[in-house]
Amino acid sequence: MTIKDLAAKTGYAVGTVSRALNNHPNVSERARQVILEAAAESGFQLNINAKQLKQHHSTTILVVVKGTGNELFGEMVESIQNLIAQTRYQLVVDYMDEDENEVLRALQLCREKKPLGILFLGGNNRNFIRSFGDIDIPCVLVTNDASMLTFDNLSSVSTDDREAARRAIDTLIGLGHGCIAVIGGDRTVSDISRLRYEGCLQSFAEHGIAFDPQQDYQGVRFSYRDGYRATRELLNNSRPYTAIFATADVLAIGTIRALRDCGMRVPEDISVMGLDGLPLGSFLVPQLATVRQTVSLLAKRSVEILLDSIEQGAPACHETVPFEVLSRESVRSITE
Amino acid sequence: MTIKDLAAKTGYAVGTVSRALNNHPNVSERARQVILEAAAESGFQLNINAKQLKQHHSTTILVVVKGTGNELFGEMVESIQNLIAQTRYQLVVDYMDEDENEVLRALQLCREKKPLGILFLGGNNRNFIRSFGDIDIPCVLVTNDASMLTFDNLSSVSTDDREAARRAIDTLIGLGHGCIAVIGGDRTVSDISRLRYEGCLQSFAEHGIAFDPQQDYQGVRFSYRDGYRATRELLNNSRPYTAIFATADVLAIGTIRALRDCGMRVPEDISVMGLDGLPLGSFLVPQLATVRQTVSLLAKRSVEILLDSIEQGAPACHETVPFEVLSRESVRSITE
DNA sequence: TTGTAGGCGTTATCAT
DNA sequence: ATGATAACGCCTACAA
Repeated sequence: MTIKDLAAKTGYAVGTVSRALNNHPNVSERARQVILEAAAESGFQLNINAKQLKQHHSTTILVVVKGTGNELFGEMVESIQNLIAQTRYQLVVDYMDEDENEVLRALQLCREKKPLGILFLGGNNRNFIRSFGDIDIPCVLVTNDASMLTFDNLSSVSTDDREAARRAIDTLIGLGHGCIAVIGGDRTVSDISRLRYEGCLQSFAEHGIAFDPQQDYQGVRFSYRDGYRATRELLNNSRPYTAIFATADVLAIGTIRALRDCGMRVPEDISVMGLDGLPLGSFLVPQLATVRQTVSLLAKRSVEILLDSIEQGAPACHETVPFEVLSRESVRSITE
Repeated sequence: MTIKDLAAKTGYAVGTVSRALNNHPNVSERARQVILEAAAESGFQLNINAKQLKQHHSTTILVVVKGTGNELFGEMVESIQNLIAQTRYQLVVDYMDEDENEVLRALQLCREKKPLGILFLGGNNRNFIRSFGDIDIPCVLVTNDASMLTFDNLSSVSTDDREAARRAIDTLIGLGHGCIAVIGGDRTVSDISRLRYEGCLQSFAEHGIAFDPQQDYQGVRFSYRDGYRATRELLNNSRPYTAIFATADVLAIGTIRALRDCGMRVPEDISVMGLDGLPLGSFLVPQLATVRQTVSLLAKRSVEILLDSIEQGAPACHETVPFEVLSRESVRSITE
């Protein structure tokens, strides 16, 4: 069933059928009616390959997800899917390992699928600096700030990671904790991890609290297992930590389990705070204290900004989305 | 950059270029060399729309994911992505709500994307019975058994859900539990939920243990929140449950939290067992007892079966993948 | 082994 | 407002 068939069926010419189907002007109301009805009746579906071949572009929006263990991204993809489903675009989601170069991969996919725009979930600036110049369609980097990268087709929507981490440490210090360990990502590789790390340092400095990155920081991958391992490491150096800040909820979950395996109770013996605000956190025992990122807003603004760029040619912009410190059961005050 | 350009550049004709690019016979070694090199050098990328338009099909494999809250599917998609990445196919993942009709959606996507095959993650037989007849490409239903559906292009790879549930209850009974509540999905809507439910009944019957579906079964959606709510419900009817079997790990997590909120300890006051075997489970406190489905195998066999059908025209088949009961901290023996 | 040419289904540019 | 027709980039008979 092609538009040719539809043309034959309705008695109109293919040109008219095409115009009617695409809501173009210069089609009589009557023709439109007849054609649309015939199309509906015969279950006609436009051949997207032919269309795209002719138009030199797709209606695809690409989502590139980096780091598959990250639960947060799962939530985000879901939100994005829902948002895009209400538009005329198609979503293609591509997952890749944390080690891969997301920009190179995107470049490859650009040639293959000619998407209208790209949403990057995770990524690190170094890769962007090196290769993003070759990408010439609107993109949004989600969860990372790209304002210092001055590509005019790269927007970003993120949580203020430095500030979020700073507030987490502030909170712990406010509860009386003076010996705090931090588990995060590899700060030499991931910008997010670097920012969160810096936020921690800033808070420690402001409060005059000692923090020795060498001993008190563990840089790992975001996974339950790595949170677990890192915590066991920390416990080995027998410093009298009263709190651990894990810069991702998945890490924090591994942390709590590791503490338990070492005979320590949370929060009685040691407090644990995460960051992300996964829905799961509020169902854990103890409920996980965390800094919640507003996933829905992150997703919503990202999609809006991307569509604005695609449809209106809106210039790149960089937004920050609010976060919220949730002091839940896994932390306690140790001021007497 | 088209094959025409490549032809001009190398001095060969488009036909030869096309053949060389597609590894067809009847191309001299020299021509192949020259053309492939020129292609690599100029970063040539074949226009997939033109190719597919001509060939009347894509190289796309579609994954239809039903029920976004299901963590298990997240793991599975990741596995599948890795498997497919090593082939010449492209993966397109489509997520949808639990309420939608996955078969109708797939039908729509078939017309749009003309995939070579479909992997369904989740789904219910009723939808298949009603509409699957219109789908004429190889499909694999993953996690559901479709052997009683006799479509010759529909295979399935699943865990034996009835047996898995039966074994879970067997285990609890073996530990001395005689008053057990079950939280599962809506068994009138989901086949998996029905099978698991039946497995429970079977075990109860075999052991001569009373089970009143009216009181002792809660049919809900698979989510933390629903597990939580269902448990509060169960606790209202003040039956002296010593164990709760949640037929999905996410439910079990909600259950444990609800019990805690009602002042009950797990497993001291009540045992909890899940089903799925999410990696998360072993990091919880207490570690979640569960029946582990072998996700990697489920994914691997599904992909293999699908590719066999696509490439060799292998007939539909129905496989079952092993599971494993993991008695972990959230259950305890109450025989004295 | 290589070249030539027709056509896949659509859109867009012309006439009419 | 409508109809005819030329592309879009590729594959594939078929001819050479």
